[in-house]
Amino acid sequence: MARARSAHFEPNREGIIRAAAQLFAAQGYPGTTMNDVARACGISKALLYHYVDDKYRLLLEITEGHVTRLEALVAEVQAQRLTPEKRLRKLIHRFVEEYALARHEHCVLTQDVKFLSAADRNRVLAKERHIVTAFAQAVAQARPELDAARLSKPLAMLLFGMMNWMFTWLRPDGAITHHDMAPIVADLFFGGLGAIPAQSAATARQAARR
Amino acid sequence: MARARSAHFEPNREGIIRAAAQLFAAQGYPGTTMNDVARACGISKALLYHYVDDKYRLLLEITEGHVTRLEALVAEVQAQRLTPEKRLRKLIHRFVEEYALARHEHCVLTQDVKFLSAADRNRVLAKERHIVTAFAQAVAQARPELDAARLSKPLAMLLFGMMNWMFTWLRPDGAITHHDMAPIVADLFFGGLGAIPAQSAATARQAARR
DNA sequence: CGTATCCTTGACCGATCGGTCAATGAATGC
DNA sequence: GCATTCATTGACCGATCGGTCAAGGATACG
Repeated sequence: MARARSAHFEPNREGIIRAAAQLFAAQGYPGTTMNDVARACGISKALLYHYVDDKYRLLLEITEGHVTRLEALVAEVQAQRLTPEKRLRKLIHRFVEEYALARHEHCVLTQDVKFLSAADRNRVLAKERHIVTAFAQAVAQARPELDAARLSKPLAMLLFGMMNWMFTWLRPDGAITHHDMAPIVADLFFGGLGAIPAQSAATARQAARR
Repeated sequence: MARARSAHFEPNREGIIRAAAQLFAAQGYPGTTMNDVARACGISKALLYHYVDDKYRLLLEITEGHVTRLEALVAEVQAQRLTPEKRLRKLIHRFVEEYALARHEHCVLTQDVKFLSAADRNRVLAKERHIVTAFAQAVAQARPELDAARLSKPLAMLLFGMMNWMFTWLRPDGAITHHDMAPIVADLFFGGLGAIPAQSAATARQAARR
């Protein structure tokens, strides 16, 4: 047996993945070349391939890594014994925080997941569904009559819309930060929940159909 | 003078642009090849170039056409004399309707505008800002104290988040339609507006800074 | 009827893509 | 100290990209 891997190997590799996430977020997966990634890392393309198998693997690790961290976040909050509203508020706060920390990775997750193979994509989407379900459950517990109207999941998706869209317009160096927005999103959502009639138009149509 | 263009030229051209929008929405602008577009239209690539100048022009016409239609929609609603709340509700309803009608174009607008040249992108983004301002003004008129807190624009962006994100999860053939969701979005938003303290954390920080 | 223009195609072009390879030092383990 | 593996590179490969071109019917105008 001869020499082992450099101690810098793993950190270098992670730096490459982070740089790739930034480029994918800015230019999209197909719009980013491996030369772009190499240049951003200040290394040759051949050396880039010393650290990474191929371009696809970069996409896979970015998306799967990020969604896995989000899933862990959900598990952590769910482990705490909280009222439904407090739990959802904490979920919102934690997600917005995580999004801000990993905004490039999150952008790639929402934008480039379609370029994953069917098998990989299904695995990532299953984790996403798991996350959505956790949010929807919290909604259902806060307003059971809306869950009965089959609205807890659509409402959870509206909440995700507010959170996910935030990072298309919130400037990291702007006057308003993600930290400011988290309670506003939560207040808006909970305040809005109270204004939604349990027998909404959608529910009425669905009931009429049966 | 010899023969004129075929009467089918313009309809064919529009069909190509619509097909391109569908492909760009599904695969992204860089991820779509002109061969893809030609195949989707059932024509050769050479013939495709008979109808359109180049790939970039497709992107430009899709994005600019869609945002221009949205701008016209805003003008139409603003021309009506309505209370702030009714106006915003009508804007929401009309936008969700238009998004559903042009979901591919809307997806391209939100996803591929970054591939426009700086000049073209600025022109499109200026129209987007014009639209956002119209929504923010309606928010400001409905809750002046939130506008004073410089929250009308961020709140309008949260509203856009709900609407824009809808078309990533709403299946066109699903049980719940965009038509069902429009009043839910409006109710949630107006109900939530009442729950937001005018002196929010963001405002407090901004005030303290001065 | 004749001809100029449109409609349509397969073949082709230079550029760039993702990815490989042989070569060269710099380290590491024995 | 010496062989082996790691780290790193420029040069290169086949495939595919956006786009062009010459040519052959089809067709509308004079």
